[in-house]
Amino acid sequence: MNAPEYTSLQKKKLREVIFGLEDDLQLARMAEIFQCFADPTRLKIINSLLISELCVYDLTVVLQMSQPAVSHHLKHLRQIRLVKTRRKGQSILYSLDDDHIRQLFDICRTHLDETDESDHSQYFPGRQP
Amino acid sequence: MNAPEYTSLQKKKLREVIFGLEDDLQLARMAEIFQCFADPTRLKIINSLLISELCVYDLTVVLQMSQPAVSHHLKHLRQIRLVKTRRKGQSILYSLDDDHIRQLFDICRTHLDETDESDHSQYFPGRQP
DNA sequence: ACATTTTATAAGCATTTGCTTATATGTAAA
DNA sequence: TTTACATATAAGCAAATGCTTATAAAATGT
Repeated sequence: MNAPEYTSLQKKKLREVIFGLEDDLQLARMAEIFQCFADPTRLKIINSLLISELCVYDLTVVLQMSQPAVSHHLKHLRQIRLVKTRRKGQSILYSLDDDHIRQLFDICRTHLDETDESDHSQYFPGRQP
Repeated sequence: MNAPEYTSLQKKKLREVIFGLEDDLQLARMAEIFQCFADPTRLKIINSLLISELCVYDLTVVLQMSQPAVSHHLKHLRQIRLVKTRRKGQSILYSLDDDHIRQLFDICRTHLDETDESDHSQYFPGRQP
């Protein structure tokens, strides 16, 4: 009849977890940053800019996609301030703002490489394991 | 009348960029990992599991959300293999699989902290600067 | 065996996302 | 100024996302 109860030890653990959490605003802002990395096209843009400063048209060539699509993704990255821009003639050159982006990219790649190494039943995107 | 042309130097730069890119499958898999971090609720789950191993019901308490919602997010994290599970009685305990997750989380938080430091016109999620 | 607890899954839905086409803005060259 | 080029923005749409309610499955207790 009664609701399930926690022991005092379990309650303590939960209190510690709740206390240790980042606040919701910080988590929302972090999620926004990760969202920039969470789309294959945007990730390819980031990957490209990790290699070289590029203008919008360069990116359309590299990514083989339409200019408005590229611009939209760049706008997204601009709003989260992951990229900075400078004008050069008629073009606008995009580059990455700081080294954390490279670190995030590298750690993720390393993670995949290492898990592939130890676990050969690797899954593929969009499919069930 | 002619299409805009690249100089050979510019062509070289683009070839280098294209050559330096991760392949599309790798980028898609990386994007899937980042997608796990790209939702505030999932990020809060990750944040919680960084602090302690927890069962599903614990997470419903910590997150203040419904059990199916939590289970759905956990399924997502399981499919990408960011979490591992073990049974303990009726409960299933979730924990994080390796240290890269902590690194990604920490770097992102550091990035936000440092950009806030140097740039006081901080934006807020879901709003225009 | 039956009821309880815990977790997983399914179906439905409103919202968001990422692209498209069309158009506007801004810069440089003729 | 007029023309061309480079980028940004707007409107619209199909697909994906994250939640809800309802139900199933698995383990434990009576």
